Amino acid sequence: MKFPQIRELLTGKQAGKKIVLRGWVARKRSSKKIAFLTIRDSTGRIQVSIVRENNEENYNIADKVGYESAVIIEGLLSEDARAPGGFEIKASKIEIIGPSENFPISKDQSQEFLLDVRHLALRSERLTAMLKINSSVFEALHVYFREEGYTEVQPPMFTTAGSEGGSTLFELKYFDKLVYLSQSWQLYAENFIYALEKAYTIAPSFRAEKSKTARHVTEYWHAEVEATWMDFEGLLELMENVISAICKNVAKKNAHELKVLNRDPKELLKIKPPFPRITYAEALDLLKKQEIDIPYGADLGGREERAIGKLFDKPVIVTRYPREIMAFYKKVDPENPKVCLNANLLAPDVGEIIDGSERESDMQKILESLEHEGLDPKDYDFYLDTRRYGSVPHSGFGMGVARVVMWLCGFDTIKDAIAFPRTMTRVKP
RNA sequence: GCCGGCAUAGCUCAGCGGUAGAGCUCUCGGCUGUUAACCGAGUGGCCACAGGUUCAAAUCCUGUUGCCGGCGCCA
Repeated sequence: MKFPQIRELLTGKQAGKKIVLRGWVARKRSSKKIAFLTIRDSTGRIQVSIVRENNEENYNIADKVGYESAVIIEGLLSEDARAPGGFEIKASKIEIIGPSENFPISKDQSQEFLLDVRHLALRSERLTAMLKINSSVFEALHVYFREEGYTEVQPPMFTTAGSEGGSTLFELKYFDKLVYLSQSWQLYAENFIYALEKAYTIAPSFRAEKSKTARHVTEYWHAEVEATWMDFEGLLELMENVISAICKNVAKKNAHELKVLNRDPKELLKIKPPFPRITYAEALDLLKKQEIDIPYGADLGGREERAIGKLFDKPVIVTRYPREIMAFYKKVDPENPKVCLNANLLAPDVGEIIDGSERESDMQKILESLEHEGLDPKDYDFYLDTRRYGSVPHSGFGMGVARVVMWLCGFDTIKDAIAFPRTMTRVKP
């Protein structure tokens, strides 16, 4: 037997035909003569009506069925202007496959409660839409990188040194040693490219940051890319092209989901290169005009990033941050030793979603920077081999995928952009 | 780590010294094709925990725990 999905039914191509639908009860209303069920599946929602006088037995099933019960509905698919979506199933049979206990999620919900029952909240239209958009983002990344000749690799998650300094590493017992969970593939990336030239990974990163902001979680999926011979200009173009490819794919694959989230696919299709590019110094000037005074040398915070983002109708790339606040592997600008050849891509309302740079290829300068950050070069010995044996110019970046999803979905917190978000205070469900 | 806030029914909240409340969910009944319908009734509480003040504490005070928001840090 063929079971059509709801999105297919709502096209109306099978109107007038008898169909069999599998789904879950999302909503229910009844009066003396007629009962309505709203049935959902992974593709949408459709109304089912059942008239009592025709079918007392099945009317009673509909009248009593609990929210989120799994059901199989047989009936006639009919065009009906009174039904949301324009079509409804006039049911002849309702079979309960999996009855439902009193479903805890109802009309009034706090964010905290929804996170407590996140495993059930995933069934909502909103989070289902997010999961599908998220999948399209991953798809776009894989397709783009592979088409551009990048090889996908898998770095280890157990590590012995951090790439961003030690304070935000999760410590972990590893037999009789202490190790850390990976916070970036960086130290491995720069080794992979000597074999592959162009490499990428999409893997979890773990950060023990005690952050309680709308855009921080302790575990997130990190899309990272690294390539030999790529200069700074090439890096900026890569950022633009990746973001553009993601927007295009989501607009193409997720028209329904974007509509559920009140987002316009046409707006996404406008996100094409070139993006506005400004330097850190120019960013400070723009902020000053908005009466936000940041001393030179301070990193841009969430408030600053959002204020800059508002000035442009596309993501904006901010380049050349002060050297003091940059990680040791970032290349210093040969034309201005005070700044690095780095770039942050800021998305409207979200802030930083990509952090990248040309990498320092000179061994001596790397050692100086390590020392400056108080890191022990011995911990980075295998990494330093990248500079000992045939060092070449190279660049790369890391993207917080959940931040991209947050931006595309128009969410005001990253927690909604991840199926089971982990924060400082929440590790379940 | 710093600042601010919250904790009362399954959920969302009101009550702020004097008998524990409402709406929703759920159960039962009613009901013109309803759109998270509507009408009526019922079930449902160690008022986070531990001390203190008071004739009397959900309410005031102290501490503890849990959570939320903002900053910093970052993707």
